[in-house]
Amino acid sequence: MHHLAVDSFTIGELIILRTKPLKLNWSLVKSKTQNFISNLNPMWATQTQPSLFQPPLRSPHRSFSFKTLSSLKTPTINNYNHLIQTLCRRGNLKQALQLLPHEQNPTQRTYESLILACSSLNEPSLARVVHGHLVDDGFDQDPFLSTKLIDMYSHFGSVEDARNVFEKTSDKTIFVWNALLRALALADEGEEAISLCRQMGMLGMPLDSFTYSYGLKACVASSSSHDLAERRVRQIHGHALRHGFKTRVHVATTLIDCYAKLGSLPYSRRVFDGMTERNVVTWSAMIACYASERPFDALMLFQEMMMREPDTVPNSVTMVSVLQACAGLSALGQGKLIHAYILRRGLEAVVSVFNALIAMYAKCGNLETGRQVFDTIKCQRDVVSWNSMIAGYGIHGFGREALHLFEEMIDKGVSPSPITFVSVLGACSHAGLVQEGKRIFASMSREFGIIPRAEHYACMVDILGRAGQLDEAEKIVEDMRVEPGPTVWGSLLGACRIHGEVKRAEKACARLFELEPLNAGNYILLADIYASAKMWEEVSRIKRILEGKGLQKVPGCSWIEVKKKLYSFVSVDEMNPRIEQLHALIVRLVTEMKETGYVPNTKVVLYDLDQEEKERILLGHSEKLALAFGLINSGKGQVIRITKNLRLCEDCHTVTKFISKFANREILVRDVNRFHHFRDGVCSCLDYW
DNA sequence: ATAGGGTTAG
Repeated sequence: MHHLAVDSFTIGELIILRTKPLKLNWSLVKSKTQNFISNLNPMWATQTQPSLFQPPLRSPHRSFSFKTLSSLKTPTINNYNHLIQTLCRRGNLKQALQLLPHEQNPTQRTYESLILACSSLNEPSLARVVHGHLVDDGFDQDPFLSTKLIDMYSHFGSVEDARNVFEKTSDKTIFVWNALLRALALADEGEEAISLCRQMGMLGMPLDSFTYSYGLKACVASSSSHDLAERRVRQIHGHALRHGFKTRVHVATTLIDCYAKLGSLPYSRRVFDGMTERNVVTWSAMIACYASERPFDALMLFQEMMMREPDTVPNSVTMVSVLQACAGLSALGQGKLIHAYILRRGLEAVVSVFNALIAMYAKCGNLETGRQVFDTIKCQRDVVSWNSMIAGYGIHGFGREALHLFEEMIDKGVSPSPITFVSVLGACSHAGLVQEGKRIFASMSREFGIIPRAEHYACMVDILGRAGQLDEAEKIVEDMRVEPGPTVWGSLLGACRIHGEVKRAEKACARLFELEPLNAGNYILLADIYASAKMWEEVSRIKRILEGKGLQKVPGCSWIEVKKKLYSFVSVDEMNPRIEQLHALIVRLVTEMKETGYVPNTKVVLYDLDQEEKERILLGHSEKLALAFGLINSGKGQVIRITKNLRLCEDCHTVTKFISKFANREILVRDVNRFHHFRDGVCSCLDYW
């Protein structure tokens, strides 16, 4: 039984593998996973908790009309304020403004209503009129109203006006300072935000936790370099420590998020561990930090919260991150448990939860369920809902369906976002729809007013490159109106790999190595291209460069969920307790294949070894191990679902096609880019991926 | 009177 435990834990290790070489502490692995497995039960789904979505109790507004006002003999200022408030709430700002001159003495309250109304009704021009009246009435020195004005201008995106209000207010309360700081942080004016903090310190202003939170956000959002941002965050962090704000829940939660955004997850965790008081937001922040990079840890942490903190009730935001983690792991069983829990908690009415569910099912290989969720949505769909579903069709290779859904979305009057086009173009690329891709790309700016960004060009390069139109792909790169980033060159390099274009690959790599000197993947891809061309000296040259930089090829890892448990396999997994059984099965199947004319595709092995050695390495590929495990441990009619951390290797692709026919099994493999549906000897990608 | 965490793509 503990063998099972070991396997499920290696999933957790897998995520670490992306940055660190594989090193397992077996006793730790055992103890941790026992725990994890014993907790893997549908308990979450049976815990009923009160719905968060009971409508808030609010007393109905008593409205006040002109009629009521004129019926009064001597209307007081409060009566006027009441009327103005009613008009503002109804969105009748102009009428409310007309009342102003008739009023002898507007109060702070009058202006507060008007300012808030301008913000929520998005009326920047009326906002200036209100501001003018406010100054005329002598409220320009009112710090309370200055705070509101700064918030309002910040909402309209005009930092300039916010700054002016700040300058003109002589009685600068902490609210006024914080308001400007927040405005600057939102507008990505980090430099100025920092100097504002410094100014506050020099004036001897006592900073509060709002100041720290806004200040930290400003550092991350906008510092010109990563190092600078990190230095600043540490500076503010230190300041907070010295002033006893270390454990204040808002400040610490912001710190967790900031360190994660700077790529220092261990620091985030250290802050989290050091907190004396944590709430849902704190836990959600930490889970969210883990969700994309280390989904297994995200699930473990969620588990811990559910077990150890009965008073901390997860909300929709928590669930979105947990679903994201399930999606990252392809953990369909876990995802279903979470779905059940969401239904019990009544959280399914939140659009972001719905969207995350769609994405989770699609990424776990259950596209139909994703579509069902999409069709039976309990709230208004937003653009993300459409994007998620379109992207879902894309990764499964259903390009036509993706295009169809895109058209439906347009027909329904939903305006597409830049991400919509990444999804649609991505779908075209996976399905080889070159003409359609070109058409969509052209329509982007012409019909929808969305200027293509680097990632859109990358999609186009991908579409053309895969289809073998490399000249045209290269032309796109040359004609780009934005700086071609690593994604664009990476797409070109990927296309060169498919079509064995050594010269062009070298050209793309020249730029890529400059832009991403530490991305091992680019070097590996080039070595791969050299190996295909049998340029072994070049292959070893690239390998020497990698070694010199201390970089390593990310080890291949595949995993499979059987009866709600995850089992993972690394390539040439000699420590795996059942390696002999799996190996025997693979050898048997491959021998069978050889009789039908199969020749092992040894060119995917990057080592210059003899044929026999190469074949041995091929047999040990992690996806083959996972497949063998799936064949042994699942029922005849069940679909085998495998996930891989890298791109599916060509030899494994061939072998899996054969097995799907030979063993008469439906096999679903998700690699980094897309899904492959194997059935009856054919793959849904039609060998084009 | 002001907070802190989340969804889609690559």
